[in-house]
Amino acid sequence: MADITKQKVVEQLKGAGVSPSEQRIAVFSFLHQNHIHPTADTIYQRLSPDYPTLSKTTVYNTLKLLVAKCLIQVVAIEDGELRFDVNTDFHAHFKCRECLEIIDLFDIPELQCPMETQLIAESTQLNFYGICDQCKGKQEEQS
Amino acid sequence: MADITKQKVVEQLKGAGVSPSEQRIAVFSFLHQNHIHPTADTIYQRLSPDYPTLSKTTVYNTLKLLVAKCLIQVVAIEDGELRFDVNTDFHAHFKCRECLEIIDLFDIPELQCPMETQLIAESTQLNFYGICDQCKGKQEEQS
DNA sequence: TTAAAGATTTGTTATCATTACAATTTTCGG
DNA sequence: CCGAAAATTGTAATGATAACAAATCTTTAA
Ligand SMILES: [Mn+2]
Ligand SMILES: [Mn+2]
Ligand SMILES: [Zn+2]
Ligand SMILES: [Zn+2]
Repeated sequence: MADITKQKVVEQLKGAGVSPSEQRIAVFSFLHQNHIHPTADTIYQRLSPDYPTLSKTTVYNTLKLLVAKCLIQVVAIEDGELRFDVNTDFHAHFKCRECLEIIDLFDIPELQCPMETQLIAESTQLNFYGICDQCKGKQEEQS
Repeated sequence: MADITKQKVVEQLKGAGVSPSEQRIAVFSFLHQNHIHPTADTIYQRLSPDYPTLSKTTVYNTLKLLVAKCLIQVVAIEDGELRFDVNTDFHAHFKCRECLEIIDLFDIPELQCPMETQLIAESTQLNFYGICDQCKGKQEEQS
């Protein structure tokens, strides 16, 4: 589960000019260790037991800071909830409408706007929506 | 501006099993005549003068109904606001971070999930974010 | 060491889009 | 025309996020 040391996390924060507070390390580490594209609330819920004084505001502030420093990216795959991803390289996402899980799709090349539009994309989101294999399997069982 | 007759709008609604009330015709016509990917609130603001009794709830209800009947599509390009589009064919969108306008990009072929994932996408959203030509021009003037 | 300044965290309150709900109005078959 | 069903409306509730100011922690310089 721990695919990155606390040392590395602290180094990354310092490298981006972010002072590595206990809370920031916790949030950033959580994202490093759980590639589940969590919402701010999920992060808060999961960290609360280990950091009883943690405030939800701090989670929001930290996420905003990490995004501003390009240490994480926002995944806007569904309205009404922002999700966060330590992987800042371009990759697509698939959201299952049954289990709501978000699956990474790495084998799609980064897209550009058509030449003739003259538009330059600073960032791109490619989102697919459907039913994942697991949930499809369960549905077929029942019928 | 009026690129579609009221007759045609009514026919489309009936064809989808939606009774063509005054309000539904107004909302659907607005989307047909204004390809600006408006939010529910924008639609409400723009129709209010002509339909003084129109309720925002009706706008939301109507949009939800039109989406359910596949007469329009949701464009989830930014968190916290849903946008609506009469064009239900696949096409990408570019949102300018300066003027906030959303530009249609038609010349991109519909994408599929990579074969090996076995995933079937029921819908796809491809969103680009950057600065549009107009806003880029204005910025260069100043500098 | 110490105290002020600055940075960070926290709890509470505000905001804003959307939904839930119940009452009112409109439509339509008999 | 009458009453059921459908549609609309206004208001209240929800839920994610932001604003804000007070409290706490950290750093700096005397
Ligand atoms: Mn991802
Ligand atoms: Mn469009
Ligand atoms: Zn699933
Ligand atoms: Zn622009």
